[in-house]
Amino acid sequence: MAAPSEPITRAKPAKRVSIREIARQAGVSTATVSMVLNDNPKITQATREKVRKVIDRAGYQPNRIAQSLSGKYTRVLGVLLPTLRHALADPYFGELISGICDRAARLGHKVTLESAKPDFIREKKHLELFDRRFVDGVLCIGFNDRHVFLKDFAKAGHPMVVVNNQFDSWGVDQVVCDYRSGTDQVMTYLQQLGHTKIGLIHGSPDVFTSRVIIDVFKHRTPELDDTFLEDGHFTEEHGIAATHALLERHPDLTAIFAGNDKMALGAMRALSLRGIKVPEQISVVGFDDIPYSKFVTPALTTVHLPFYEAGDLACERLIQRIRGKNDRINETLSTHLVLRESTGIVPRA
Amino acid sequence: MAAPSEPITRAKPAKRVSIREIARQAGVSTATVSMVLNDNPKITQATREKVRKVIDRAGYQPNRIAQSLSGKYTRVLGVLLPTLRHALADPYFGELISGICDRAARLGHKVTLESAKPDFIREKKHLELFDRRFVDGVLCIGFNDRHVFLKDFAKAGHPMVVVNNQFDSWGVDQVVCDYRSGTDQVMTYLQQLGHTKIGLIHGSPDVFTSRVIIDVFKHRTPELDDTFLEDGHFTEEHGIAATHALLERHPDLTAIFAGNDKMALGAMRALSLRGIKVPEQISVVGFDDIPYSKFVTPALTTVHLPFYEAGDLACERLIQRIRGKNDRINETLSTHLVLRESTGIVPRA
DNA sequence: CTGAAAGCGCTTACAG
DNA sequence: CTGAAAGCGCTTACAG
Repeated sequence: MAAPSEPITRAKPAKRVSIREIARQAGVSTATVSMVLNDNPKITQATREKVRKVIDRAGYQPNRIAQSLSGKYTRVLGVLLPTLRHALADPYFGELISGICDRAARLGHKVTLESAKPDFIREKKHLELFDRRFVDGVLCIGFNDRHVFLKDFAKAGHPMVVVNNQFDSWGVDQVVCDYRSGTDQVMTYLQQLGHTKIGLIHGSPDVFTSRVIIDVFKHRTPELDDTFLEDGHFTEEHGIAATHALLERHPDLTAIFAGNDKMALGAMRALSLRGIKVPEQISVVGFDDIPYSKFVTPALTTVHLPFYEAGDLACERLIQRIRGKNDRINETLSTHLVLRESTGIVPRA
Repeated sequence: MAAPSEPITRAKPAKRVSIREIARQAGVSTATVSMVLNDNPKITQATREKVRKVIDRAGYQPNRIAQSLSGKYTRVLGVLLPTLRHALADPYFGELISGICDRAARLGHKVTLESAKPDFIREKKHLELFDRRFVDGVLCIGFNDRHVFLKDFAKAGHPMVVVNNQFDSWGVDQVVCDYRSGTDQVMTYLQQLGHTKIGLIHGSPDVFTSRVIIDVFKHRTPELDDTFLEDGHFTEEHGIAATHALLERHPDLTAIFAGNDKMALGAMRALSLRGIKVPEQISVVGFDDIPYSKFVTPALTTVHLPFYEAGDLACERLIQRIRGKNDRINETLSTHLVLRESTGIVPRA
């Protein structure tokens, strides 16, 4: 009457073998084993093989806590986010973090997640990350100019790179997507379609990239005043509200450009509630190219940002910096427009 | 001619003070400092204060690498995910991980992210996590019955809890949302509205929770055969395809129930492409209550799953288990229906 | 209640 | 090219 599938018996974790035991079995010193482990070229091929054999047989794995204590590195990278909850629920951050983690894994590093809430900063936990040797370096995502604590890392000489945001005057290491070019492409496209009355729903101007979008937009539409702009705070909710506000002021709008896809989705929602057809009556353009943007009706025209690649590159550069490279990191990744269904030629009056 | 904003000068990281230095300054032994640090009750109030003062003045922070090497714990938890990229771009995982990270931080633990790709498993990296002392325990998210490697942790005696999936026959520790009750609520509601021709777009049946939904659905609609079911593989794309397939077979369908919101969103997209009105002609119900579901038009009726709470609870329980608690972890969190706009009374024929 | 000593498991000069 | 020894910065029995 055996149960159809045996529950697993929980064993006591086995005692791990140490480097000393390997040294003993191989008849060498622990120094030699250590050097074999670290591919130190001083070791002869012969002893290298002899020691490897013992290591493999014993299934020995070096304790990385001990390695970190003796050595210089923890081989752990921190990812700092403002609020974890919304950040992680967001495809934008998801791509960024995936890029970081994949690259880190390939370069033999672990990644730890940290949410930099106000009290985290107040208690200087961001510096504790280094002082207590939790990490060798950090990547910062989703912060803005008001987050002055970001300067602390450089001041203290700790490797840190900002991903997909800019703090040019701070002289901080950064990897960003080209928001300027992306915005330029959108404006060119909308103007080619004949649109002149265009509303902009931008993200919070605390964020440098939002300011870039606003800046380019204004340059490309000198005839439009600030009543054509509205803050959508990066969210669907505010995207909806912003759309209503814009349309109250300018019922003759023929296009809405949003600083991210979530706000664009909010705009489409608002337009649909108002019985306005997209793109027949109003065109909508987003920014980011999150997965959902393909699945809404009409599918959203937007700018593709290489978030995964940005995370990947930032991580690679950070590790180089940890290893002693000293040039300032300041990379820009190119972006491109993705045409879908939410945009069309301007309707005739 | 000073620059408007000085770029930061990158300092050399300062030399950290050690416990020995604190001991010297306080005129006690390192053992005493250590005991003060760990709130050991053996220490007198007087010496405790004396030592604390020196610690504060020096801004001393214990090196946690050294602490881990001497002590029993690393105070690091691993979060294991199948594929990072899609997982993190998904609100479902985002909530789960936020719940885990927040709780971990409150209990003084760090969280490291690990993507369990096929070669990760093949190279036994999941056990290396423990063998090399990267973590004290792991939380597993998004796996299914084919991921037999999950048994390895329990076999080796390593603390592991599965979050929001079930492996009942494996006897593994788990924290899950109540899919059974959620599905039951959906079926009751749809049947109250008069629907009898209901199509089910379920997630992959490898996943236990998908099987629960299928099981309840069949029990509640004994008159419907398997042609009313279609696999939507948890994605929007397949949700679209599944909807078309279902409607080809049953043009008289009046309701579609999807095993997650993404597939439900796909269904709405497909219906819209076919010119079918939701909910006037067909009602749509999702599962998960991801943020987007409120912002589509019509807003999606769905089942709310407490993902954040599941992550939080799983993390708390895992830490208890690490600390020596030995009871099997098997918790279920309740779910509830959220009525929005995508459902309505059955249309008369 | 506190101190001296050993030990955690590695790496890294330094001899030879 | 390899070994003996010191050291990384803590914690934990063990004396006293």
